[in-house]
This record gives sequence, C-alpha cells and structure tokens, in this order.
Amino acid sequence: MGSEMGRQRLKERLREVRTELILNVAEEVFEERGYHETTMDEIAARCGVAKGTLYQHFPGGKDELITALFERHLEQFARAVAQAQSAASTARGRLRRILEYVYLERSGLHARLLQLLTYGGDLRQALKERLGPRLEQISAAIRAVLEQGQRNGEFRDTLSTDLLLQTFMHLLLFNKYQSVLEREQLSPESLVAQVAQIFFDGIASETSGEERI
Amino acid sequence: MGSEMGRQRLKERLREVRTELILNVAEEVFEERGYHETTMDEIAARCGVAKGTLYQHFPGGKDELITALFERHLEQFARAVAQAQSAASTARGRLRRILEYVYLERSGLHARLLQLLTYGGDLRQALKERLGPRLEQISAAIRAVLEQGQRNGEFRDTLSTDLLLQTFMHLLLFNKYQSVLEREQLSPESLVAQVAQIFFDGIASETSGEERI
Amino acid sequence: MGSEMGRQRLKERLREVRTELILNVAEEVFEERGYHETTMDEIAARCGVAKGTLYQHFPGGKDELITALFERHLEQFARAVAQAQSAASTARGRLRRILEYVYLERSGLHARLLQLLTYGGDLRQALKERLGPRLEQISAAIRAVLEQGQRNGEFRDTLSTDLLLQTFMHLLLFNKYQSVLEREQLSPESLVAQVAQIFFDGIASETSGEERI
Amino acid sequence: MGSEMGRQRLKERLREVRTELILNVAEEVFEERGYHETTMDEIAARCGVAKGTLYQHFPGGKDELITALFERHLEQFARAVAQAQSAASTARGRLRRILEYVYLERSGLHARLLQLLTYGGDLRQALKERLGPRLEQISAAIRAVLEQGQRNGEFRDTLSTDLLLQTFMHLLLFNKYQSVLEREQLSPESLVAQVAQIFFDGIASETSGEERI
DNA sequence: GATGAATGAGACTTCATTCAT
DNA sequence: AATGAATGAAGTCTCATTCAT
Repeated sequence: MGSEMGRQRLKERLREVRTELILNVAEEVFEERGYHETTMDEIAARCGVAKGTLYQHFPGGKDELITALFERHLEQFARAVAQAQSAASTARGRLRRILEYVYLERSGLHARLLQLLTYGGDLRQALKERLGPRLEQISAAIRAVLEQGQRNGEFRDTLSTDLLLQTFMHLLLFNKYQSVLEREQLSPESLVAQVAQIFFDGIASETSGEERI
Repeated sequence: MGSEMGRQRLKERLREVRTELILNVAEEVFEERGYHETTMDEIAARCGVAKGTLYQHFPGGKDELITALFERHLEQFARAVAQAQSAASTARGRLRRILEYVYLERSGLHARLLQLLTYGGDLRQALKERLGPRLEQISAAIRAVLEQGQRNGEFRDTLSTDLLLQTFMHLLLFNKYQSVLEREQLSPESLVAQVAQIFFDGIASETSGEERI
Repeated sequence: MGSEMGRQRLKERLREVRTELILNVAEEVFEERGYHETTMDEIAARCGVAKGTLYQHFPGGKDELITALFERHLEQFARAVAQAQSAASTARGRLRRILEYVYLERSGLHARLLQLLTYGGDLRQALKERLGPRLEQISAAIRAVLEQGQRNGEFRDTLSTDLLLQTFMHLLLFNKYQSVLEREQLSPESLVAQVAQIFFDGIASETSGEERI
Repeated sequence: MGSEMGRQRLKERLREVRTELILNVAEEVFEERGYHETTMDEIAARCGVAKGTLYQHFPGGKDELITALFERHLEQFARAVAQAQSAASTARGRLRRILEYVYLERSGLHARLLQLLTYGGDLRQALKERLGPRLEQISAAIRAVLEQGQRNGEFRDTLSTDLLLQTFMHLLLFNKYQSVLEREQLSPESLVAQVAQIFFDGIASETSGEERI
C-alpha cells in the first residue's frame, strides 16, 4: 500500500529530475550553439535519453524548451533583484548588487541566453507574449530603484529614467567583456568594479569634468 | 564604335546596379529576420529576381552575401571614424562624432547587423577570419583616441583602456534604445546626447559624486 | 521480461530488413540509371519509404549508399574467389569457377555496378580509398592463381602476369555479352564456356594445349 | 564585289574553325570528367567563348555536343576499319590493324568516349537511335572479316561469330590497360602485340595455329 | 553571330515532430 | 513513460537553357 504510493512518489521524483536534466543540458547546448544550430538530436544525445522523451517532458518541443529556459532564468534574476533590494539601502548599492550577480554568478550565461532572443522568428513573438509581463515586473523594480536614486539625489534627474534603465539592462548583456577578462589580467571582481564606476561616474576625469563647465 | 563600348558599359552598370539591389534587399531581410530565418527564396522574391540570380552575383550563397554586407558596413564605419578624427580635436569630440554617426545616420541598422554575428556556426568563424583584420584596424583607431584622451587628461587613466574600448563599442550596438525613442518623446539628437553624457560623465549627480570622496 | 528483449530484437531485425531493402532497391536503380540519373527520390519511392528514411539508414546519403553497395558486392565476389580456390585444383579450373560465378550467378549485375565507377567525380576517388585495399587483396588472390598457372606450365609464362590479370578482370565486365545471349540462342552456360575457351586457349602454353587434347 | 564573297567565305571558315574548336575542347572535358560532371560553363570557358555561343553552334546543347563527338569518332573509326581492309589481306592482319589504330593512335580516348555511353538516361537511347545504324555498318564490316577468317580456316568456326565480334569490340575498350602500361615497362607496341596474341591464339584453329609456326 | 545575365526546375540534405511498439 | 525509426516540409545550391542587347 504505502509502497504503492512510495513508488508513485519515486516515479514523480524521477520525472522531475529528468525534466531538470533536460533543461540543464538544453541550456548548455543553446548557449554553445545558439537556437538554430541546436538540434533536438544533440540535446537528447547529451541527456542520454531518446528524442521522444524530450517531447514527453516538453510537448511544445524546441520552442517550449527555450521558453522554459528563459522562464527559469528570469525567475532566478527576479530573486537576485529582490535580494539586492534588501541587501543594500542606497540605489547605487542595489544596482551594484545586481551587476555583481550577473557578472560573477552567471557570468556569460545571462547574456548568451538573452541574445537568443535575436533569432527573429515567430518564437520571439511568442516569448514576448509569454515572458513579457514578468520581464516588465522586474524592469519596473529596477526602474523604481533608479527613480528613487534620482529623487534622493544619488543620480542626475536630468536624464530620462527609461534611458537609465535601458543602459543598465544593457550592461547586463556585456558578454563581450569576457574577452577583456582574457586579454588583460582582470579579475571578474575588478571588472564589475570598473564597469560600475563607468556607469555611475563616467569615463571623464574629475578635472576634465570641471573644465567642461 | 562607341556604341559597342557603350553597350558594354551599360551592361556592366546594369549588373552593378543589380548587385547593389540584392545587397540592399538582403540587408533589409537579414535585419528583419536574422540570419537563419532569412531564406534565399525570400531575398530573391523581394528583389524580383530568380533564385539563381543571387548565386550569379554571390556564388558563395548566403554566406558570401552576409559577408559582403558586413564588409560594406565596416567600410562605411571606417570612413565615419576617419572623418571623426579630422572633424574634432578632442578625444571626447571625436568619440561623440562616431556615436552620432551610428545613432543618427544608420540608426538601428548597425546594431542589428552586428548582432547577426551571434548566430554561432562556422560562418562566425569565417567572418572573423575575413573581417577580423579590418575590424582590428578600426578598433585600434578608436583605441588610440581613448588613449590620447587618457594621456591628455580628458579621461581617467585609472580605467583599463581595453575596457573603455569595449564599453564604447557596446554603446554602438544599443539598438534597444529604439524602444526608448518610441516610448518617450526623445529625438535621436537628444538620445545621442544623453547616451554620450552617461558614457562620459556617468549617471551619478555632481553632488553625489563629491560626497563620495 | 523476455518480451522486452524480444521487442528489442524485433525492432533491430526490422531495421536490418529495411536497410537491406533500401540497399537492394538502390542497387536496382543504380544499375538501371547509373549514378547521376538516380535520384534519392526515386529510391525512396520504390522502397515505399520517405526520403528522410534513406538518410537515417545511410547518413552519408547517395555516396554512402553506393559505397555500401560496392562493399557488399566486393565481399560476395571475394567469397566466390575463395570458394573457387578450394573447389578446383588447377589454375584453369579455378579461374573458370570465378567466371561462372560472375556470368551465371550475378550476370549483368556485376558489370553494371563496376561501371558505375566511371562517373568521374570525387566519389571515384573516395571509393578507391575506401574499397581499393580490399580490391587489391582480391586481385592479388587471382593474380596468384595466374602465376601458379604460369609456373606449373598451364599458362604461357611469356605473357605479363599483370596483363593476364587485367584481361581476366575485363572478362568479368562483359555485360555486353548479354546482347549476344539475346540475339543468338546461346545459353548462359555455353556462353561462359566459349568465353573461357577464348581466354584459355589464348593463354595456354603449347604443351598444356596439347595435353588438353 | 569579290571582297563581299571573300568576307562571306572568311566568316564561314571562321565559323567552322570555331565549331571544330568547341568539339575538340568538349571531347577533352568529357573525357576528363565524364558526361555529368562536365558543365557547359567549363566547356565555354576553356574555349574562350561565351556559353551562348555553344548553343549557336550546337542548338541541341549538351546532348547534341556529345552526339556530334560520337559521330565524329565513329567516322574516324570507320575510316580506320576501311584502311585495315585494304592494308592487309588476311583476317588476322586486318583485325590487328584495327587494334593498332585504337591502341596506338587514339589510345585511351576511344574507350573513355565509348564509356560515356554508360550514363544511362534518355541520351543513351537517343544516341542509339542516331548512331546505331552507322555502328551497325561498322560492326558488320568487322563481322565480315571474322566470318571470312572462320571460313578460310584462320579462326575456329566452332565459336559464335557474334561472340567473337563482341569480344573483339571489347578489346577496343581496354582503357584499363593503361595501368598496365604504367605499372610495368610495357611499350604500347608490345602491349598491343600481347593483347593480339591472347585474342588470336585463342580463336585460331589448330591448323592455323600450326601454320603459324 | 556573340554575349553572359537571368531563369527555374530539380537535386541533395536536414531536422523538428509523430507514433507504433 | 520511453524509445527511436519514419516522416516530409523546407532550405540551399547547381546548371542547362533562353533571350535581350
């Protein structure tokens, strides 16, 4: 009796694990190859399961797979944003936490994934519809931080908040920075520090800034 | 006599025009759909020519087409960089000219095209080999401007020049700013002005900056 | 328990049968039309399967298909040569067995297939690389028979052994003899007898020739 | 006036020369590549004329080109057969002349060309219809020589004349003998001598064989 | 008559998805 | 639920032939 339910449980658990596995492998392959160059065959092979299995876990196929990936990713990011809120009190501090999360914890992953959006078919539309609202929420949270910063004098209030938001979001996609990391001897920590400094303070020297007046 | 040569000329000219047409249409479609979603069929249809014609003008097919596109684009950009050099004397002025070129003259085109690089197959490799050297030249020119600025005190010399370079190059890819243009009433001119300000001076308010010291 | 493995077996068996079917149909079509005039579409249609199925069984496509065909054919021929070795003790007897195999058992098939080699592209090169060594082995075996015949006085030793070998191999390609079969009332048996007589009485030494009487 | 006609003549002559040139080049390419791998583009390029010109000289295109080639070739061969008739009085002598023509004068050319027949489409049918009658005539002439030989005791009359004919014709296709030429140090002259010996001593009657001594 | 750009039918191949076992 | 063979739509590219100049 209990073994019946236990077996049931076990099966469910097994299924979840497998779903997770597929998702992880898929993420890996999508990042390596991009959306189009990734084949269901390769995902299945790397998972060590049959192709049909992928469709049992993700009936929507390739598109559902990548959508699920974005969803998962977005939730992680949302958590990071929420944590940043409570971990710092200044707008600058909060933004910095977010930057650190992206650059240190997920490094290139974040960017590569978002760039998959650039594949331009119906999927992009579908993704926007499905993930758009959630992305809006998160954007709104970050936007609120920026606004707060502008109101309390941390940031210039002469700049469009939307522009700030977009600039900040773009910083998160800087996967190209990887090459800087490689070329120079720049630790990820000092990379994020310099990026943050440019964003917050600009590249102009203090003196030059005054001369400009 | 002259008619013979004239006819010859005419044919040559006609061919060039056709090549140009194909290139323009291809650029349009690639931008709209991205590399993979673009089919030779669609390019041909929009050109109003047969599929085979595309291969007469670009025997290498899709790959040669996009490579030619990048090449053309890169040369235009190179010219803009050269003009910026002579049009301004300060590093800041020069960079600003380049920004203006990308934002005002070619708007989103530039970015979309460069993003095609993200399609992740062998082509990316081929493109790098073919266009890499030229891109290096242009990068070097911009890097020189940044270095000059750091030496003459316009820019902080505590920041890695490579990082500055990459950050600047990334600004050029900000096709997402288009959405800002749409949402707010922001003229392209004021957009580039604000972007430049963020890059040069950061988002921190003056006072906040001083407080930080 | 057993059913699990049984099902597995069944599937495997089914696949092998299908592979065999494709191979057989392909041989038929290649013989009828030659390499270039044969389309994957036709093979698929005659097999009653979808085009894609062909590629599942022969991922290398048309080339792999024909290579497999040659390979299979070569192995059959190799077996016939080996059997000839043990079935007769004189060189003449052995060669005759080989002739009989080609003329009676496989009739025109053999020749048509080998003639496919004449299609002159990269495939010929690829085939040579892949099948060349095996063909060398078989040739060497036949050559040994000829040499033996020359040494023990069955055949003239004033003739180049290589020339004998090539002449013999060419006899195997005589698909044109089919038309003799059709025009005259000549049974395959008497055809092979006459062909053998032409060949042997040509290469037989005088003494051997007299002994024969 | 005369210049008018002279110019006319010149033009005609020029056209004939060009036709000849195309034919020669086409033969070269067909031999090198085989029928299918040969493109009209390559023929035109090697001729130094435009593709359209080929169609002006051979409106039937590729097929007419290869048909003309066979035709030309067949006429040459017919001449050689006729010459052989008058140059020798014994059947053996006549056949030997023909062999020499093929092996020494045209070497591999002959065979490669005939093998093009193996390409198996509608063309083969068309070729047969167009060239068949002529080929029949030539075959008949050679057949007559063989029959004569059989009647006058030079050749065994127990063998089917048709079979002799086909065997002889096949000797003419021995392009593979080229490899013997290469591997061993065998002059073309001694090659044809040995081939003839294999053929004749096989078909020669005992008495004829003895007379030969 | 020569030219060569344009044409478009047709070949090969890939791969997401389905479905019988 | 897992499997993997089968499917077939869709895409890229080739090349014989046509035709306006």
